[in-house]
Amino acid sequence: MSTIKMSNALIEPASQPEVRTLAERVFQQLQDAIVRGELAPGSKITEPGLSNTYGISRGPLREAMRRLEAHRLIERVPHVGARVIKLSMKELLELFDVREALESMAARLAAENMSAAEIASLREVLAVHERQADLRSGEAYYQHEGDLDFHYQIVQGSHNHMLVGLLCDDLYYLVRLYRTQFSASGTRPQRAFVEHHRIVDAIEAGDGELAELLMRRHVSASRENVVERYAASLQQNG
Amino acid sequence: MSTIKMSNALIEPASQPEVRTLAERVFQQLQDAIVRGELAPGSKITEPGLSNTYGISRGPLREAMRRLEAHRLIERVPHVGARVIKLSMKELLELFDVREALESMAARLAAENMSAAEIASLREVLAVHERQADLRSGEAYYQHEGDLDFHYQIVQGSHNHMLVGLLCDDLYYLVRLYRTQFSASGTRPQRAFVEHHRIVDAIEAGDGELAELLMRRHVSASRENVVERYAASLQQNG
DNA sequence: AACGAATACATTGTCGACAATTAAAATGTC
DNA sequence: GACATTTTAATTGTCGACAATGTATTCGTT
Repeated sequence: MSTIKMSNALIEPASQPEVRTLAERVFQQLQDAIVRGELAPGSKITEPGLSNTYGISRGPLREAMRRLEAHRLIERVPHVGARVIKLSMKELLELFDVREALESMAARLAAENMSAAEIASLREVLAVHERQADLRSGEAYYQHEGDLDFHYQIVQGSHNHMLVGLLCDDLYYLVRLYRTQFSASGTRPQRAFVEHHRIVDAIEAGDGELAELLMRRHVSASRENVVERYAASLQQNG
Repeated sequence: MSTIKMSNALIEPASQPEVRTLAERVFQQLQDAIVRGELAPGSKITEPGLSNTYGISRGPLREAMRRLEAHRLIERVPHVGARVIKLSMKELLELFDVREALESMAARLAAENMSAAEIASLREVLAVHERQADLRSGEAYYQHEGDLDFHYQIVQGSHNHMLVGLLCDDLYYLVRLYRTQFSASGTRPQRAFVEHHRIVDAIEAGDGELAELLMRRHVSASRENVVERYAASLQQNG
């Protein structure tokens, strides 16, 4: 559990040991379990079961489950139960469409509002990725945690609180859930890396219009890559 | 979904008496109370208080409050309490920016995906608005419930489930909260009405690009109107 | 043997009570 | 009289138990 998690520090503010309430703690644990795939998509989760495994009462557990439902990580039916969300291909593509609309706007706002320090931090993220990409021969890493760090920083650089909430608190957890399944492949990682640099260039130049366009293309290309990998997996498995 | 429904039927599926659980019922009641302004923005809400007024235990009440928090209608602080959300001008404008990004995409998708029946229903909404606008000399009604009906139908016409969830379940309640405070005025209602028609024309013609552009302008113009009214209110009240 | 009804079981929904934490009031000191 | 500290009160967090609902099993009939 104590591996190198540089990316997580950005994604989860949970690093601070100050988790005030039980419900919040188990919420984060469950969130992590779902995103890591330990709780398989579509699998049923029961209150007494989780209540035992985590050693807490059903009260805070239900509260945690409500929050998971709000973040669309589980689906609940009254008097029936809850299941871990399982996105269909259609829904996964819908998610990319929404990201395209929101993140392209975020890029434009980031170009208008990001401070010099924030831009420097963004470049640092790219530098870290470059080193890691070298080490791992530029295949596996991309489109995983590292890619999200980049998008996180831009969204937060938009200085639009509502936008940050929607993307970082809601949608990105879904993205992380499916990042392993249909992650980038082939020459996509290298191209994505170049695209990242171009986007930062536009932001640094204060060219909002260009940053918006480039980000829109970037997300769209990522989406197409998912479609290709999905088609390939269909051809392979039947 | 087969019949032509009036405003509230589209916005609140609560009309059906089938509300399975207590928590859900009180959630809808609280949601209504907040949106109607009965619970003032910024006012503190306490669990024992609501537990008494609604005659239920704190269990389902807490669940309802969690859902309100997820919809961003209240804000909670651990061990402290909850307050009805109070959007600052900055946040209200942020909301419009997000709407502009999402709804313009929705308009494009609607132009590509809406069925003939859905388009007919959309025209009917406009016809209803026209009659009502005549009766009330075209001032008060617009930008209130009626305007949202129009936007609702287009978003649902996008056939993007994720988008529908974000806009209809989350953002539109916030819009309704502030629709009375900074509603359209002057010549804005008439212009908005014309814009609505142009958008439907574009959708009917299957021109996604145009529908997207028109919707982007429409939301942006609505945003500017809010800014103007806010500036005016500042000048008046100090 | 297959279908339907009744029963038994498990899970969710709801409640009231107790513990932990925070905010407010009262007291004491400078 | 103002500030810091202690005491008090109220609110939130947590728990276990009971009731309501849904699901699975068993039993009886055709």
